Amino acid sequence: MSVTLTLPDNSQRHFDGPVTGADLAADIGPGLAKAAMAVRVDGQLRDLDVPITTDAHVALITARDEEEALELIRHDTAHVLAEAVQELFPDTQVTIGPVIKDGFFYDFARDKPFTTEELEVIEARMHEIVARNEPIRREVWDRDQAIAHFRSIGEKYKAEIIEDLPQGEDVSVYRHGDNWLDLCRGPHLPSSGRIGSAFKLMKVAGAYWRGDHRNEMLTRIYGTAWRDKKELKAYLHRLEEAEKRDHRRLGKDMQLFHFQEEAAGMAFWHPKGWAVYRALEDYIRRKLDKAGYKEIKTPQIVDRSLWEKSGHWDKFAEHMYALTSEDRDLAVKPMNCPCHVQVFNQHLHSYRDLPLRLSEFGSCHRYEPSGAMHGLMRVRAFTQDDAHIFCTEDQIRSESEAFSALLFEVYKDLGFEQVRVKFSDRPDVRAGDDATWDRAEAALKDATQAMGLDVELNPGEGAFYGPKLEFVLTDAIGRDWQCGTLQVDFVLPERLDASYVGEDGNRHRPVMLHRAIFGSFERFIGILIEHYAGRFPLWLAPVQVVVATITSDADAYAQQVLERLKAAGLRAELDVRNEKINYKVREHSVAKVPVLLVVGKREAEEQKLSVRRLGSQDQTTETLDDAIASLVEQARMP
RNA sequence: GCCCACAUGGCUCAGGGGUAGAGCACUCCCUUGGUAAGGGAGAGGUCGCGAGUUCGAAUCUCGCUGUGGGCACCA
Repeated sequence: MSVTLTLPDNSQRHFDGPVTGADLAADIGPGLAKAAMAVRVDGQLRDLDVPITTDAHVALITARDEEEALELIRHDTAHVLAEAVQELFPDTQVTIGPVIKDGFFYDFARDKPFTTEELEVIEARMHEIVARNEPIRREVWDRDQAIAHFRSIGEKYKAEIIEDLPQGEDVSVYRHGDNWLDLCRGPHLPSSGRIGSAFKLMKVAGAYWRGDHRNEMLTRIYGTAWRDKKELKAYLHRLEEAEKRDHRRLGKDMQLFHFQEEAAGMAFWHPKGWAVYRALEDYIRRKLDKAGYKEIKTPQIVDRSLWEKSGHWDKFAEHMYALTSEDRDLAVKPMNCPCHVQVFNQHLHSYRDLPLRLSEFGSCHRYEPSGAMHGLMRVRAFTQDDAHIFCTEDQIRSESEAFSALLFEVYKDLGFEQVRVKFSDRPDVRAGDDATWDRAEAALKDATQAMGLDVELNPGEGAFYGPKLEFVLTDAIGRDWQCGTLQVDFVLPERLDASYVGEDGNRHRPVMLHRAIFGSFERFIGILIEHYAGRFPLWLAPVQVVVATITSDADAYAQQVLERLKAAGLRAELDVRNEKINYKVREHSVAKVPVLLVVGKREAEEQKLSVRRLGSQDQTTETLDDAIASLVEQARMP
């Protein structure tokens, strides 16, 4: 029986019998034999030592195949980590160890979690195992035999994993050297030496077995692994850079906001941070006004009965701030929708009123679990750029389109060009009949298609009350943030008895569209800080202009310039300190002030300004009037 | 909420059983300097909170709170 293998360049090689990826590589050349990591056979990645028995399209994987190579290296490094751990701590059970973005992790079951010192010891042992260059071989075992084996050596988690596999299915295990083995689907590198030394254990963490908080907690070790030291170094450098733009760091440095333990999870906004907040609020308010929204404001505290009617108390009571006053049970609002329905219900609406778009910068409080909080990104007090569109079913499509258009415009204005849209359709547990779901999903889908949006399907992830679109933006360093949302809801209008009079003179239920563009101001500002690394565009910058003097002879003129800037509506500050101009330039540059106006004797005499922009070495000299006029123009919100 | 780590002047951090140290920032003095740190002096902390061990605790132990990294959660 001969085997013909077709290579990526369409050349063919003939063999008399079954051949392994390793044979093939050796046949092509010694360089490739050394470099080959795995082989792709008809699209499937396989071990190098697995015989190929039929004609196939094959490709040998080497370090040049970035994606596959990293996958293989990280996967094998995870196994070597497990091997090292079990050599050093034989009482430890292994569980799972998948590849993740930038690295891998492995979860272990052990009485005591690993310490940082142990991590170092483990890493050292991993390097030894790599140096041993143990062969890694695949073995195929009978399922029940595998269960019995892992049970007998006290690996109950592995046994449990195999038990979940279908009856009669063989399982593969990989043997490192002579003794150590681990259950795994593979494929793997031919030997442990092929991993190289560009890996590093990063941190220990707890993680629930099978991701379920009712299960026991395992110890997870996170690691990173790369093709070479240079890549590893670049990755570690990337982490440092990301840390520099951390909004908590910059929020402190730039005096934007702070947190303190008397109000955990609730931001104290400082003048500079609040200036950013206000600029953003002014901006979005104008956009919403233009898009036909009507802004309202509803109470912070509402009787519990409303939350019971809306269904929120049932589901989220634990996460609501409840209080009692004069024998009434109240709750601080965790969301605005029920209140918006109350506003809607104050009038008997005609179909002619629809769509009615009610917006609110709604201040909400939710008791988030202590471990969930994270700077501005996850807080207990936040303000949503919330709105609810009351409309007919027929209007879902056009309203969705209009909303998406608005959202893209806003994201673009804020410097986010790359936005993904996820479409979440009906979940298993849901309210409403299938015909209504059909119509709602179709309307949403139509709207996205009409706009030519690329939509990722998120099957079964819709809210129980209706399908939704989620808008995910990508920031300057490639991280994804889900911010915008558009949710179709035909349940809440029912529960809170919203209705309108239709053309036919009868009462009908409106559909409610829940929608937000930022999500929450707090979180969105956090994202903006990190996206811009604190260097806000002029219209958002907390301090837009600093007037800095070279000599005290220019103080009076500088004061006059400041007044002019403020009168023109710019956020400006004055620096007349007894310091050298070098010092002032440095300080305001570090503080990320976009425009520095330097004034010395010359400028004062000629009524001019020396304009220096952040990030630029040179400066221009302009007349006072010109400079202010052009700054006002540049600082205009989009 | 769960696991691990951390908590020292405004900020960044060092120290560590015998009652605290640096740099930057701050105040004052000298310097009036033309585009990324001029010089000098000074002030500033009951070492997160509470208990325990000890002759003595900021330091060791326990509890609490908060923060960080994960997990779980996220209307």
